[in-house]
Amino acid sequence: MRWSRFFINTLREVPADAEVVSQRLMMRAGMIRKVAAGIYTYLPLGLRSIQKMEAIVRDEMNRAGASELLMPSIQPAELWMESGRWQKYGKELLRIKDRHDRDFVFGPTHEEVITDTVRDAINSYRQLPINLYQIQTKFRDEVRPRFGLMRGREFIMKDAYSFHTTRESLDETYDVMRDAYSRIFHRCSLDHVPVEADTGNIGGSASHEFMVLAQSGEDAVVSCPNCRYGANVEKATSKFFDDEVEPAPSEVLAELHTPGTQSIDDVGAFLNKPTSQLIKTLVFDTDLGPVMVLVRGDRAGNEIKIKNHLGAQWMEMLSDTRFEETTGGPIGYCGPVGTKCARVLADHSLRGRKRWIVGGNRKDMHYDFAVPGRDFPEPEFGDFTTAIEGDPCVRCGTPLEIYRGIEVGHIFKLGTKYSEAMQCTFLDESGQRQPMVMGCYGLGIGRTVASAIEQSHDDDGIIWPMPIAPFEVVVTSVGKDEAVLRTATEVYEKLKTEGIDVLFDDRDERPGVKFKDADLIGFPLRIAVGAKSLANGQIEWSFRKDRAKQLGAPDEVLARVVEAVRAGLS
RNA sequence: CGGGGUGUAGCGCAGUCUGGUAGCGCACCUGCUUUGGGAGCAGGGGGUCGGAGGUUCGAAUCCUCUCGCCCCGACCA
Repeated sequence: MRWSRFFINTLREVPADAEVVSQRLMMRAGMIRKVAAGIYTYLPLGLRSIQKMEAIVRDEMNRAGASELLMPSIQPAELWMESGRWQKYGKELLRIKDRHDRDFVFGPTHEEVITDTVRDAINSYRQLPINLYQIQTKFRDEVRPRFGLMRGREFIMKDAYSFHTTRESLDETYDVMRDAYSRIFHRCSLDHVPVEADTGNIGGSASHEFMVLAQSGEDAVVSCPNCRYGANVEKATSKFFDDEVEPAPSEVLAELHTPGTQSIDDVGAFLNKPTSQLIKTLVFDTDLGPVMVLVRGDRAGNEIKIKNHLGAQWMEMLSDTRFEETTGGPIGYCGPVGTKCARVLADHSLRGRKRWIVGGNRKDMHYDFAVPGRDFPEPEFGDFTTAIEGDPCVRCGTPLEIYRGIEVGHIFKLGTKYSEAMQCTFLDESGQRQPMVMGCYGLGIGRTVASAIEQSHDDDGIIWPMPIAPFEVVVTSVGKDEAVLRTATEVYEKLKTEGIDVLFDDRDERPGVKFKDADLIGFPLRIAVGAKSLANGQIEWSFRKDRAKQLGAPDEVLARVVEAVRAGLS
C-alpha cells in the first residue's frame, strides 16, 4: 500500500477529551475517530489492527475446537424476558422498538440467542459437547463511557458459548479455552495474568478474568508472588488477620463521650487510637431489608462480597434521608447496640476481637467494651472487606501484591442458569431429559488492541507488537531524488512479494514529517532510503522500539527485515 | 442519577464579564525558497458562533428553554 493513496490523517494536536495514552495515540495516529460518546469509527489504519487481532482470535478459537457463527445484533425482547434479564439487566441494556411497537434489544451479550439456537438444534447427548463463537459488535449503554476503545458503548467482542452433558465436560472445555486465551494474549506480547473473578450480571459458578497489567487499568487485581494466586480485588480473599488484639479491660458496656466525631478518623484521633482498633459500621438498603455490616475501622467494605453473601438482588448504601429512621441513630454514630437492622454481619477480621469500640446510635456517643451476643446480636461472620497490599495470601500466607489491570477477557462456568430458564435440554443415555451445562467466554477485541498500546508506547507514539501492527514495515523515501524513489519502490515491491504487510511512504513530504508520522503510528520496522547512503549503495533500517539505525545493501537489508518480521510473528 | 464545566473553521483555543463588521495557532490550497526528525516567506479558501424562542436599532456576547459533550462521584462486564 502506498501512503499517498491510503487514508491516514495524523493529528499534531491532541484531542481535548483524550484521557488515556491508548485513546490519545489512536486518535492522533488516525486509527479511530469519535462519532458520539463511547462510539467510534475504526479508520483504515485502526481497522487493520482490529482485523489482525480478530484473525489471531479466530485461529485460536478454531484450534480450541470452537465453530464460528454470527448471531444478530438486534434481538427480540421475548428471549430476554424468558431468561429474566429483561427485568434484571437495567439501563445498560439498550432497548428499542420496531415500527410495530414490538420490543427489541441491541445485544450486549448473546446467551439468550445462542441458548435458543442450541435448544432447537440439539436434543441428544450424542451431539454434545459443542462450542460456538462469534466476533461481533455489541452495545452496552454504559453510564460513563471513557478511555476510547477501552470502555466504549459500542465495541467488538468475541463471545463463545459451550454446551455440555456434565460439569466434568464443561471443566475440560473451560480449561481448553483458558489455555487458548493465554495463547492469544501471549501471541500479542501482552503482559497478562488470569485471575479469579466475580460473575456479576452474567451469573454462574466459577469465572476467570484475563488482565493486561497497565497503570491505566480500571480494575485492581491481587497477585501472590509465591504461589501465583491471583484474583480481582472485588473477589480476592485473604487470610483473616488476627492482629494486635487488645484485651478488654472491663467487662461492662461503657459509654464513651465522643463529641463532634463524624468520621472514623475523627474518633481515632479523639480517642488517640489507630482506626484498626475501632469498628466501622456500614448500613445497606437491600431487597431483603436493611443490613448492618461491621468492619475494622481501617478497612473498606466490599459491596460485591456482601451482596453475594446475602444473596440480595440489589443493594446500595443507605441514603442520608432514610438513615435515622432505618437505623435509629444519626450518621456518624451508627453501631450495632440496639440497632433496628434485622441482620448484622461482621468481617472475619473481627472474629477474635476482645474489645469492641462501636458507634452508640446517639449523637456524640460511642460504646466501649461491647460484647457480641450480649450487647447486640451475634453477627454473621464472613469475608466482607477488600483485600489490600500486604494481606497474607489465602493459600500460602505470602504478602499479596496489588496491580492495576485492564480486563480483556472473562470466562465463566455458567452451569444451568440459562438452560433451565429457557429449557435448553437434551436426552441422556437413559432417555432422561436434562438441562445442558453451559460455559461462556468473552474477549474484547478493541480493548485488547488498546491495552497493547497502553503497554507499549513512548513519548513519540505507539510501538506495535508485530502481530497486531497495522503494517509490519514502513518504507520511507527521503527526498525526491530519482534513484531514491526507484530503490524505495523496488524494496517496497519485493517486500510485498515476500508477503510482508508494508506501507510505502511515497508522499512528497519533508523527512522530519515522515519520520514523526512513522514513529507516531508505530510500525515495528522502518526502512529509510535516502540519497546520501544510497550513494554508497546502502539503505537504512531500524526497529521502532530502539530506533537503532543499521545500514546495508538493499538485498541484505531486505533479507534481514523479512527475517525480523517472521521472527516477530512467531 | 448527583455535583462541576463546556459548546466559536477538520483539530486546539481567544473573544462573552462591559452588545457594535467573527479572530489566533495547527491542518488545507497557490507560489517561491527549503529538504535526514513535525521548514520559512507571501498570498488564499473555509463559520447560519450547538439548537429554538425572547430582549434590542443591533446578540457569539443579555434572558428563557432545549440538546450534545467533558470531568468528579455513585453504579457496572
